[in-house]
Amino acid sequence: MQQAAVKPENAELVRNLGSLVVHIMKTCSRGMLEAVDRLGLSLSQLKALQALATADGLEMSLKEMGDALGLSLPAISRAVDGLVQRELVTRTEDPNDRRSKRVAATAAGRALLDELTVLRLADLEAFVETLSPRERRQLEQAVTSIVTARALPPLSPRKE
Amino acid sequence: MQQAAVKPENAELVRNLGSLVVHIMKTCSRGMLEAVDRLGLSLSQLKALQALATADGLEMSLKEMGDALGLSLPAISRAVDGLVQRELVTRTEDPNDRRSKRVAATAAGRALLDELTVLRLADLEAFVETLSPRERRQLEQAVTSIVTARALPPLSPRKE
DNA sequence: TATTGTTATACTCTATAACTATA
DNA sequence: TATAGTTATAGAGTATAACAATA
Repeated sequence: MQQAAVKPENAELVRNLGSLVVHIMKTCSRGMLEAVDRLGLSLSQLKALQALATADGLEMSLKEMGDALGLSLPAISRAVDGLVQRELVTRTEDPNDRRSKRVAATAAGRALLDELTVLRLADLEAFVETLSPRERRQLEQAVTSIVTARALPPLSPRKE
Repeated sequence: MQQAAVKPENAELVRNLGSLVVHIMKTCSRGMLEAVDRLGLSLSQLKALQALATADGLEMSLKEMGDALGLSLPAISRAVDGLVQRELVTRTEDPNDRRSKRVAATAAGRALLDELTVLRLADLEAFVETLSPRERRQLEQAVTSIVTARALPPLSPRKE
């Protein structure tokens, strides 16, 4: 394994950013993950739904989904089976290439994603509430400029 | 599922913080996770090692480990089996309560954790490098004060 | 009796291999 | 022939149940 060459002037930021991200990861996913568990969905099924939500035209082929999630075709095929059964997605033959299937989230699927996003935002809000006004201000400055400059995908329900 | 009551003045921070954390989670765990995979360790085994590293006296009972990781006793017992085989941890009878076993990381186990931490820091460094000097400055201000004020566990190899 | 840990067993999720249909 | 998807099968990793040892 290779030694990293962390520039000394970045070392403290890197260390503290890592510490904070680890903390937030542990703290702020519970609500969503518990909900997914209660619904009897697997993590792969959650990721599949999320992939569809950000896909061009809100639909993908099974192949594309498998590649995006790092899953084999059989694995993604089974995962989507479950989503189809729950009517969270539809799976239809691609008229342009009848070997291929197009998978798209249903209204119910999109609504579920929104609910899960709301749960995650609620956990994040609880963390943000623990910050002092000064910490909030500083963090908002830093985070907002970084996220907007890079056009990182927003963490928010689609509309409503 | 319940609607979250995100205070409007926090909404933007919450959304952008979530977006950034998701981005960093995806981006900055690859090196470490690939290494764990190459080593043939499961995620539970990684978490078990990490739990030991931050444990009081650097050792825990199997029961404590299972509780900490949300795993059943059989599951954590099996996970530790593998770590013992690889000589990353030792498992010894607790002389005070002979029902119980004390699990402790070996020097090799601690060294492995340090290497994995270095990989994660390297990925974080790569992200930090993409920031402008101004963004770095702002982020360092915010993150450092938050992490130190809460004494969040540092993300750094034990020594060296 | 209660608790810690292990062994036996079943279930879920995954991948590889074999197969079907289409290109 | 090559590719998209499904079905068959085997291997991890998990939990529950049954068990052994100790408290």
